[in-house]
Amino acid sequence: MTDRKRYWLMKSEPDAFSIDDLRKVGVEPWNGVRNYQARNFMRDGMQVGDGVLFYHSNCAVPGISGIAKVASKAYPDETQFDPKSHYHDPKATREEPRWMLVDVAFERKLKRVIPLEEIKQHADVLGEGFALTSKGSRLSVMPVTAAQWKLLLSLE
DNA sequence: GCCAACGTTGGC
DNA sequence: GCCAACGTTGGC
Repeated sequence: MTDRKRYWLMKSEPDAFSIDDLRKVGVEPWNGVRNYQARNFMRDGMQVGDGVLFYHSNCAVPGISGIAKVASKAYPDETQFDPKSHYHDPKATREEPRWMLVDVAFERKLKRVIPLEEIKQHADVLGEGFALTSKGSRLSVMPVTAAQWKLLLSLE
């Protein structure tokens, strides 16, 4: 039995990898996640076909810029094995990889970026547990409920 | 560029 | 197992 489609939000710095970059390449391995909670969501929670809100962080107007979908099951992040990579992890081995990722496929750009500033105005509806609007949270991969997904996209 | 909040590391 | 030190995230 397969579960229902789930929803996620994934942050990326547009200087490094933006929604336009994803549109160009089509599918991208979501490498470089080095946070256990975020990894666990990718490894244990994601299924092919799940919806992804593509979020631009650390930029002039942080916010949701597009929609993507999960395009693979979780598999080891190659960059952890590469000594030359910024994401190299000397404690990771091929026998026991530490970091997992999924492929993410472009779906569409939003008509406009939905700014974090605007999203915050709905923080009460989104709920206290929502990492994007909870103070101090830096989680870069987080689950989104169907209701949150609907609300966020209604702002487009 | 600043800095608050957070996660991880490592000495003890 | 505690916790200080450190590095990183990411909004502003």
